[in-house]
Amino acid sequence: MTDHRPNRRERIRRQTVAEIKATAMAQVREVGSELLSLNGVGRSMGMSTAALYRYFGSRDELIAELAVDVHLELADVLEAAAGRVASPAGRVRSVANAYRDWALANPHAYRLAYGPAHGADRAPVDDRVAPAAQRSMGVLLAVVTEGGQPSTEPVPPELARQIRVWSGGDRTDLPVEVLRFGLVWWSRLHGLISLELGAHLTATGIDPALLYQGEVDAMLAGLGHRYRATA
Amino acid sequence: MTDHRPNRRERIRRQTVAEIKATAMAQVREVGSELLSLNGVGRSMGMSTAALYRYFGSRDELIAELAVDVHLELADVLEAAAGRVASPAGRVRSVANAYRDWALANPHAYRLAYGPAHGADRAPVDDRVAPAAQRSMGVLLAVVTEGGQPSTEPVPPELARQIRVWSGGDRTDLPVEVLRFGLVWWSRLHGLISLELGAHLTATGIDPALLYQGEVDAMLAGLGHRYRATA
DNA sequence: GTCGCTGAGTTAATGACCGTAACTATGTAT
DNA sequence: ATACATAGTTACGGTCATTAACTCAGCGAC
Repeated sequence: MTDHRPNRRERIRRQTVAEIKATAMAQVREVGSELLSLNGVGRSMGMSTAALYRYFGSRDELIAELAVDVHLELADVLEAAAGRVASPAGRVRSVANAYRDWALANPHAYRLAYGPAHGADRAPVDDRVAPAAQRSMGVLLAVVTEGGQPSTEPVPPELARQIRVWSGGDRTDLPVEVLRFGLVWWSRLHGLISLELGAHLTATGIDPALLYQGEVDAMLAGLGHRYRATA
Repeated sequence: MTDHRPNRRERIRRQTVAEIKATAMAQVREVGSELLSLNGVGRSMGMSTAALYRYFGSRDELIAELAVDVHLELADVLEAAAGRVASPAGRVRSVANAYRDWALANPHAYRLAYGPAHGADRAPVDDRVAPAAQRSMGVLLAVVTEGGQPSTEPVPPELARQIRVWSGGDRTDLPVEVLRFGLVWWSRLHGLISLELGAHLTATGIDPALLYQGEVDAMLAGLGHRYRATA
């Protein structure tokens, strides 16, 4: 009766890995990655702590894998937000709001993704995290770059060169001004969200949502006529 | 021979507190606050771990006090940077560069100050940290607001009200546009620094310093003629 | 000066954590 | 049926924060 396809072991293994990651992710969502406890994960799924080491080399390694998943999840959310709106300006707003909403709804996950780089040696980590991060950032860039000619300051030559190298190949059609605009846009959104999540604005009594809206408005104002017309 | 002024005990106590904070701060600068070990502090100064509890209620409480010191130190650095330059635009540049330079030289200290709010119950913490944080942010605001009339978008009424409440009393002379400009300026600088410290820009190969300079330039361009003239 | 208090320090113990080692049992291939 | 890899266990060593019980020095009051 038992399934004797040669990959039965592996099927169960994948399932176990998924369960570990799911319960670990649940703990991260509750208390944050730095308070994630392997003992807690094992206890929560009726498994000894030591057994987890059959599936992950260390606590940091597990956290790194969770970081990858978080980036991919965020990318999906942003893509969905982009798909819900037709006009370019509306898409920018939609993605920007989805970005902040998701961060507020999943603060610990956001910190896992964009907080300080985890783990002692991040060499093998970055190889997997960086592409995932690139994907979520790509959505932000896409909605900004899809039709705008930003009226921005000239890009200094060295920075222009680096941007061209970074976007090498697939985005050579876009001017460096647009790409830089997308980058700093992302950075500005992140700046406000980071302060809000760190509760560094609560003492001021100012609603971060209003500051955030202002930043989005400023970015749209800095973009070309296609955005201005449909804003 | 021993000094028998009635506060001898207290003198020694202050000295011990200072030594504990100094060694703890040194550890934080090395490994970050989340890896700060009370055992390590005690060991490093030839003291049992338990004795530290005569001076600090808990590890989190000690970290909170360090956070206060960090904010004050940063404020001093920024004030010194502001004092070194005469022109308004030069002051803005000087403070902005000092901000990033200090963050890069003391990444763990910066994270302690502007990272996620520490400690479980931060009620007694914020009472001491918030004013210190206000001071360092005040320097940033001062150099921006000292003479600029930013050509910015109109401030929505609710945000204007909150800003007025926040700056209540001492800054009523400044228009809300200027204050918001200072706030978002700080947020933008923090956004880039946070990403740089988190190593989230290394994968792109782009020099964060160039992006940072661009943001400073953009802010100066958005300020009034007094800055433009002397830029 | 002695009594009693406070405060600084100690050691010991509790309970949590990560990670490793030794071992058992189960599944799989030959 | 035998040999091997895999998944799991318990037991252990080490670190950590925190509390409790205890000792000793400093210091004011009598």
